[in-house]
Amino acid sequence: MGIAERKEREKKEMRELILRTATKLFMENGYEKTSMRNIAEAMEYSPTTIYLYFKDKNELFYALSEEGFRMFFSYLSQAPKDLPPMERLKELGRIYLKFAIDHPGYYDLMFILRAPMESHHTAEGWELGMKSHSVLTSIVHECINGGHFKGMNPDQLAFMIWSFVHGVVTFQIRDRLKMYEDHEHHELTYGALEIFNEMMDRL
Amino acid sequence: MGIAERKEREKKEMRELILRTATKLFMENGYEKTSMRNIAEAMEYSPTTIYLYFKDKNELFYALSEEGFRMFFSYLSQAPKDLPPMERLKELGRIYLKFAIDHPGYYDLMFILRAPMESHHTAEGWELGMKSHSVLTSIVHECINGGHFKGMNPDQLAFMIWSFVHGVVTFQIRDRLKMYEDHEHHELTYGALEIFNEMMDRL
DNA sequence: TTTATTAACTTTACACCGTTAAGTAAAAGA
DNA sequence: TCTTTTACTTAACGGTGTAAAGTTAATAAA
Repeated sequence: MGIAERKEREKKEMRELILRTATKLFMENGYEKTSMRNIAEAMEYSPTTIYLYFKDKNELFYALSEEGFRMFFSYLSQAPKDLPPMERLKELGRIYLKFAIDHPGYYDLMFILRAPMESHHTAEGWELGMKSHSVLTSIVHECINGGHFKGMNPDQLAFMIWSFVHGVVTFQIRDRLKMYEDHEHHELTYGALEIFNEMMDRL
Repeated sequence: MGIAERKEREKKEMRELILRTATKLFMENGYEKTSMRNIAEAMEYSPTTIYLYFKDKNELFYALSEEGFRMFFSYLSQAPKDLPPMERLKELGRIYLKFAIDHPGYYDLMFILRAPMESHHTAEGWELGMKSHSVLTSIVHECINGGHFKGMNPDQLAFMIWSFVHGVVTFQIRDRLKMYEDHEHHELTYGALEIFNEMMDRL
């Protein structure tokens, strides 16, 4: 049955073409300014073809956010596993920041934009988010077991750390650093991260 | 010349009517889902009338974000002025969080949404933002003068603190706490804030 | 008081948007 | 060869922001 296989392959390729085209336009122009019609035109297909592969615009961009989570997780996995817990925790913070700066579009989709959240979540999408989240919570637990963060609630602590890096990144991505000179942004961002790391060290 | 005065008054009232109607719809439905036509219909005027008072949708919502900044500044001003610097700093964090929780729509407009940023900034709008920002930087300087945060760069430190509260708030507003149970959100948020305060105390 | 001007608002229109339903043509199966 | 299925397109609906032209009533000038 070679035909069925070929058809399945073609379907996957079409899906892939849509995703790649959507990614390209989205990374250039953002969610709101990327229309289904734009994507279709860039693909040289009619707009409604996309709807044969994705339920609606949200679902299409939710699929992109899943890709973002896969990439994000592979970033997190780059943190050396033999580091002492506190060092590893700090390294994860740097990696988090790096991911967001390397891929602001994906970060937006994953953690800021409301739109893709409205679509039905696949098991894989949810799982990837949970896996990434547990990278953080488990390293926090290791730090606590190693004698750090005495008496603190690990969930609250993990959330506190995550909130900080998310805040830094969100300012960056949503362009709310206009009261600082452009050339200051970098040292401000990384300086803040290092101060935060120093703060954690003293806990 | 009573007529000119009356006309000016009427113009102000119309502007006010637009702003109030836009506020109401925006707070209920958010920026994207509030259309110029919706606002006009709620006012019982034609859509294009709004354009006689505001250049475009961004400018209208930028005016709203200015109102947000006025409110925000009055929130910050509620922090007791006779508190020791560190206590005052922590109190400002709580107030910041309270503002965002009380007025998530305004917070979105002011610190997250890209759209209103695209419009031309008035002197007043910019000044209000700067004034609020300097509330933070000056209290940080006071803390440093009082012997806290030894050897740290005050700008980086202020940015670090701001990033943290912004992160907490942004997770809340953009609904990224789905991996936690609803009833946990409150203790997570305030717990994180208190851990952060404790961390700062030890610096 | 009549006429001309200006200001405030509306109607119409354009070019976009996401999305659905109906139509078409080619490929696959019988 | 005929029928069915698949993959895609065309046409259309109701929405969007916004510019241009048209209207009407209030004001100023005669």
